[in-house]
Amino acid sequence: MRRKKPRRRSAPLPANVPPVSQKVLADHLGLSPATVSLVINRSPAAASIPQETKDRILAEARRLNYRPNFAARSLRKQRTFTIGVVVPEISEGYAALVMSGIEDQLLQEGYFYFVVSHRHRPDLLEGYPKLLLGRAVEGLIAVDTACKHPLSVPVVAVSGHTQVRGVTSIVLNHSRAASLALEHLYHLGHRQIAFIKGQEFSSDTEARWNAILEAATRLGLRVRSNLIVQLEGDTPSPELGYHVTQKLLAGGHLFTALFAFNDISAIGAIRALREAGRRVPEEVSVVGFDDIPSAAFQNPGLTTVRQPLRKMGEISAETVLRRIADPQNGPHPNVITVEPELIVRASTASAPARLKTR
Amino acid sequence: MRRKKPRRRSAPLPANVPPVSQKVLADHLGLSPATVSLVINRSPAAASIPQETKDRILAEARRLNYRPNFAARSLRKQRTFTIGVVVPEISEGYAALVMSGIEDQLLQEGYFYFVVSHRHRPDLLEGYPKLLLGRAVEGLIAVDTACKHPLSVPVVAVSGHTQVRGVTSIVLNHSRAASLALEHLYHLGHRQIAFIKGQEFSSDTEARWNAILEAATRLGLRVRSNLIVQLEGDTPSPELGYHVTQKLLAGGHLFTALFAFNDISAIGAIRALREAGRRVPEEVSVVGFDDIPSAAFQNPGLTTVRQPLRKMGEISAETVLRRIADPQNGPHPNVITVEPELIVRASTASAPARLKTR
DNA sequence: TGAATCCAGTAAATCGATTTACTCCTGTAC
DNA sequence: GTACAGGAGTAAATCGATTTACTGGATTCA
Repeated sequence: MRRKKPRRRSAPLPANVPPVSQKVLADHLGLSPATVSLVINRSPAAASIPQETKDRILAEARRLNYRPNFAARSLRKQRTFTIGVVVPEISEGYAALVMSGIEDQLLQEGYFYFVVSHRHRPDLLEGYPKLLLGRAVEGLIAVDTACKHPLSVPVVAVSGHTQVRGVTSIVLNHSRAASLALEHLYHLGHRQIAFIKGQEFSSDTEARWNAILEAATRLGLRVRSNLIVQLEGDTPSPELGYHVTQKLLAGGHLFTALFAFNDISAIGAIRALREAGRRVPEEVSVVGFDDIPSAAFQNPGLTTVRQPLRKMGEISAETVLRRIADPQNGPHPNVITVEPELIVRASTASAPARLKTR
Repeated sequence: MRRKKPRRRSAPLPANVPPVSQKVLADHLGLSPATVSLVINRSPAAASIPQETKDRILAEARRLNYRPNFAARSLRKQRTFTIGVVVPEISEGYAALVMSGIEDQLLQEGYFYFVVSHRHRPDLLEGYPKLLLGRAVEGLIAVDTACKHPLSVPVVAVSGHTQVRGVTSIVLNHSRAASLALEHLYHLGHRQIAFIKGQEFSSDTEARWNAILEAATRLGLRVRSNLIVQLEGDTPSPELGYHVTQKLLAGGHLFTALFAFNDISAIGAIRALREAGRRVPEEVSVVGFDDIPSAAFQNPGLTTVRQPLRKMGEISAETVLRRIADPQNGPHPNVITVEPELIVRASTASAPARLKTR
């Protein structure tokens, strides 16, 4: 076909030109869309195109503000560069921190992500993954969310404990976390320790509790059933911890320390203790879990077991991308463990002298 | 064309069949893709298709687990049902709450959204909106982020104060917010009030400060320049408030109340006051701003001006969808104002008696 | 009886980019 | 003078769904 005469080389257009298709761009250049595509994508097949032509194409693409149509590219390449992220509730500090890590990694690799909050509603738990697959996400990250069914894309669970085939889990070393907290309290002389367990639906609850029981056994600590309460309801507010601590106090059993399921409930617990006239940490020591940003700025500063939430997010994103890049059930581990860290602040202190040994 | 013999009607396939295209589905049914498309989409053009055929199609679609290819549909219809959300930092409580409201509305309408955190980096502030447009988002919501350039899609700014053509802003009634806080303090007898201003880059800073000056004038309160400090840096932690409050205290000027830019900095301020031996609220009253979830569970509970963040998110989503549905510069307001609410807790009290009047 | 209408669908263009298998041309080698 | 290689690029199929304009037959109307 005869080469079309290129249109006159014109001055830069106003910045806000309407998007231009590859075909229009090719017409402007007097070239075919194929050539433009090869050059724009730096395809090896463009090796025989002289640099001068390449430069012409790239310059004109910039001038006309050419943006490849994402849907068309997606359709052709069968890739969307999109990940789905499922969290219980986006406005909770826990999920937000994990997502912050996820975002960093994904954007670096040219991926975007959709977020959905299921709020523990069973219909959404079922439906959202399907909706996301309907959007052709290439992988899924489930944060603190149990996924029951295997899916057709790689899935990474952050703190997901049910072992489903094909799901890689990022989990905290709960055993070490429990040891850190209990040893800390033990060495401060605490023997009567109360516990706030997590909600039934939280995927960390069971693993954490088992780890606590084991750590207690190692230390020779007795875990008294009348010093155990469990969170209920899914409001992401300290109120939950506040209520169960009131229940604990109403039980009338002596305790000098309290190990809460998370910082949020620890904060509520401290308030309940205060209102009941128990000073923290002089009379009762409190240990939280997670180390959310505001833990440091509680009064008193909260002693807590830090989970590297941001890093867990990063690892989950890296992992899902690695699994997408290599879909063979290659050498992908099933579980990746991250280490906790004890952050000692002002909510823990020596057990009151008269109670130091039982 | 002769009707193909439909394949035998087979038993339901295992749940995890690989995705099937419309063409395959049509072949199974002995129909053309066109018919399938019309029926699946409940197009009015399918009026002449008998119900029996429709049912057959729908049943077979379910059985074969047919999922329309999103990219193909997007390409053809030139719609992506996707919104971009730009926030300073996703792990901050402020943004997370707004996004929670956004998510609710968008998912209800069948939209998903991409989130990006620019962390106030100028390159990302420029680049992310373009990246999102490259993904063909149909609209943009900018949270606490100034957008300088008009874009080719509807933009809604939550707390964006620079008026750019085509950007709808959702803003708090700052005048009322300032009045609520200052009147509260005034009626408690406070006359020496210190202020923590927001960071330069925060889009609320200026509007809020002007509102404070006006409210002060209305009340006949003098705003002393040596009782004003300004946040610096963009760590989303109370530390910033802590440091500027130390600076304030070092200045040695008397004040009985402090109005912080947000709850985060108020929390840091309280810690600094405490460490300096100033009791809150007995000696110094502190008022925060935002009413983030943990404000209620500070010790003391934080008196604060509540922004309806979640609702602002909902409104922003509704607004962007409305503007997408009606792209003519129809009757779309430029600014939508929402009302603050004063939440009185335990961080404010009467001014110390000996200082009650100046 | 012929025209008009309805019914039940279908063919084919289209959205915009990607990619493989060509084509045409110009030198060079033999 | 012909074969061959490489250079510079192109035609056309393809990804999967949507949509408009049509088709062939049956029925109804005048």
